[in-house]
Amino acid sequence: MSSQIAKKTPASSAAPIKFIITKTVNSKSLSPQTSVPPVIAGRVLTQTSPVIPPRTINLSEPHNTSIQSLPGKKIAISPLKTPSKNIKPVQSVAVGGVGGSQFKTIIPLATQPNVQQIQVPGSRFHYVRLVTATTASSTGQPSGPSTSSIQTAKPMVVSTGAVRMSVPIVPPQTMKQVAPKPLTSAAQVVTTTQTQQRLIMPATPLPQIQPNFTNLPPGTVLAPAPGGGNVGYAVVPAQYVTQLQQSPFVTLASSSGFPASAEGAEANKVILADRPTKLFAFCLKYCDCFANGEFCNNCNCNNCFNNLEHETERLKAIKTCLDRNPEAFKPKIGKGKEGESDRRHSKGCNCKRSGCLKNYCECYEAKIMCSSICKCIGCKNFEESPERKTLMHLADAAEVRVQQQTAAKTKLSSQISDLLMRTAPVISSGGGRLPYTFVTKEVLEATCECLLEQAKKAEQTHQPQAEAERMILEEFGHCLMRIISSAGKAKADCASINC
DNA sequence: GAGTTTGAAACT
DNA sequence: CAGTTTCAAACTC
Repeated sequence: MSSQIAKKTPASSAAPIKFIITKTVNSKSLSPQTSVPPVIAGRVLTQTSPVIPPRTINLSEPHNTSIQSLPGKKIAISPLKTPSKNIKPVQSVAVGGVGGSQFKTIIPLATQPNVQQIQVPGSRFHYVRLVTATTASSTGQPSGPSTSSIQTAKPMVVSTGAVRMSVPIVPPQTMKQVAPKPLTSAAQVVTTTQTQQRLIMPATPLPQIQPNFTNLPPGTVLAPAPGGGNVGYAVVPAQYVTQLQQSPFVTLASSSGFPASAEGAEANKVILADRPTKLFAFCLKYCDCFANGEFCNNCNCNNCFNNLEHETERLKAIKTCLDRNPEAFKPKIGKGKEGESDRRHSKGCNCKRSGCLKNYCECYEAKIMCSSICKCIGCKNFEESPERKTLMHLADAAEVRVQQQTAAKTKLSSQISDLLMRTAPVISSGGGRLPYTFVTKEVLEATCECLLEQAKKAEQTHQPQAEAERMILEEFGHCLMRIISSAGKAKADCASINC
């Protein structure tokens, strides 16, 4: 049986399309030796660059699955066989990214559907996670620890190029249990009681996005892929996958005693009202990571929803955001009109008190002038502004000062290490600790006199400050060497007397 | 580090 | 669309 995949070649490296296709495996028709892994279970794609016509590749595949390239901006992949009663209507969701809105077509899997899109607005990659659900009983997998799941679950990767995963992970050296997030609130929807686990996806490292292990659901296990290399797997509890299919607020609402039918924002309010402390934005409103189209990663946020655990909410928030402002995930600093400077704020700032000369101002922060579209009051961030010029000069001067200080520090530390290198043989020759009693008051006074003498000498010869410092330090080094040398000798004498 | 200021975004 | 609220970052002390 063969399956056809009409695959669009990425128009450029700037916008690669990534397939992430895996399934839990109890299939006997696996042929790992083949250069192209044979199993394709997925059917969700996004794409934005209709420049190059689709390319068709043939893969031997026991399941009759096809991925069809559709004209325009959609690609739909649907099974040829295995019809199912559970087929749901095609779901097209317009979601945004930096490059503009995109359409996603979701055709549920014929079997137990576990299709997840991981939308990363602003990311160069489109992530799709496809998991063919196989129950524990049908696979014969024990409902045990995740380690056993890894041994039995064999992920299949279909890709002619690099394959990324929605949870980019670094190649794990050993199988690693990810520490579950502490259960700090009623909003925690994932429990740790799950035993059955599902393989989500193989992965190669994604340099642009660092892994956020803390955002993986409790019980997630990371493991290296067979064959090693920069490939790994993330195994998450089955319930996690299932829950992602459900209404995002059911668990929350039920746990807080509120109706489960609440819609997006309303549900948020319900949850917020249930909290005794300050309101939370769930990182889906005011969070910079979210605004940049990124997942929160190593943030200090509380009850963060801007992560893989809350994809549904996140997608909903993205949609809401785009409904309100279709440009929301586009860069704020773009090209100006013809004749204007190359870069300008897409919306313009709205500053009132900062004079647009502080980092509160988005234009100033981006190091660009305010433009005609800015609605700022008392703007001083324009080309001829004397305040701006003064500020620039001050900034330049400060930068020069910092550079000078850095250079001086570097020079000084190299001189110190140079001195230490010179004194090292003396210290090592004696070995062991030297008797501190040699640093007597007299020795200290003598040392200070030597240093002062050097300072005077430098002053008399009108040496620059740096040179004077060097001379003094060098003298200090000599003094130290003499002290250490004397101490070493005395120690040796003492030892010979004792013998 | 705590408190204040600021302006973007959300909300009404 | 304007006013208000909320928030997190920038800033000050």
